[in-house]
Amino acid sequence: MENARELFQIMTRRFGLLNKNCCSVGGCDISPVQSHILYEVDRQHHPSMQQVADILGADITTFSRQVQSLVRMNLIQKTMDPSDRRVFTLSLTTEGKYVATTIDQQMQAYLDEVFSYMSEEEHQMVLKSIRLMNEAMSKSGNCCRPIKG
Amino acid sequence: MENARELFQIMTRRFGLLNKNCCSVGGCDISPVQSHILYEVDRQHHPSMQQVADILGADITTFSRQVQSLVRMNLIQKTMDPSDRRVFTLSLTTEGKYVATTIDQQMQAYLDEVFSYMSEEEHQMVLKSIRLMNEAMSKSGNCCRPIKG
DNA sequence: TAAATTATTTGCATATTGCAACTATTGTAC
DNA sequence: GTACAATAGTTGCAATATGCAAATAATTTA
Repeated sequence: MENARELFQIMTRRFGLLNKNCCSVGGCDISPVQSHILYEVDRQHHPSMQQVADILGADITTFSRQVQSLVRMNLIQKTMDPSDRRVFTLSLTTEGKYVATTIDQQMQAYLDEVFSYMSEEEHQMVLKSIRLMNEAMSKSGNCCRPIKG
Repeated sequence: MENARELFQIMTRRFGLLNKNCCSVGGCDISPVQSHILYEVDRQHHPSMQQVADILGADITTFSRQVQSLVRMNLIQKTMDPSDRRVFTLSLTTEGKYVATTIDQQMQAYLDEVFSYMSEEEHQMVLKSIRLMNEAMSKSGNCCRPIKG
């Protein structure tokens, strides 16, 4: 494990696998893409489709269809914005909120287990480092663009 | 940005976008999946299909087809293992090696830019932290197994 | 030698993707 | 106000990607 790219490649792959295996809640399976959408809709305050698609770096047409399936699964609601009727605002249904929360808890539990293999100081250092990385990446114009912290 | 899951979610998403936008080398576009395969074949010493598929957490049938397309693109070679003729051993062609190296350099350059937004001590702390995380994740049995579930 | 196991490939049905073209609404120029 | 550009979102469509079940082929085990 030498260079930075190697370290990040391995870590993000592992986290990706975690995301992939993690998420079946009460019978229904959630794909990583869907999980990211639920996560981001939960985080934002009634974001528009376009906003979430941009944040996730997804093509709006693909995103539109993903949202359609989440609506069919009764996890997400689309509400027309009265002040601009082109815009649809996204929010979680009660069931969607439950699913998002459950996924979050599972992920958190997994991460807690990982942290159990290090000291408390190391744990804090890791969190601080990731915070630093997120800040730095958000400053970078060259890469990692379509995102905010 | 509160909890660990949030931090990791954002960071891995950013890194994923980086991976996604990064990689067209000399005309041919490399998908993130293909990039991961090239990366891993480069790292290992003549791994078998099964080995790489396991490491990447990919279904062997999907993986088999991905490899087929990389062979068609002349980036990867499949060699039958004479000691066990069921096994195919993977290696990069000269062109594949070039592509993998170029991607690696691009990613490294992006990361260097990101690191330029922090002090040298912070930079070192981040690398140390990721190293720690990778170690801890590899110890965890519950999650992040480079094996599918 | 027969049966079980392992590595890899194909069939098939489904899901995901992105570009181009479309509708509907809003903003701007004159 | 009308004409025209810009924006938000949806479909058509064709290319890919996915994963399960089943097949093939080689190896190991009983």
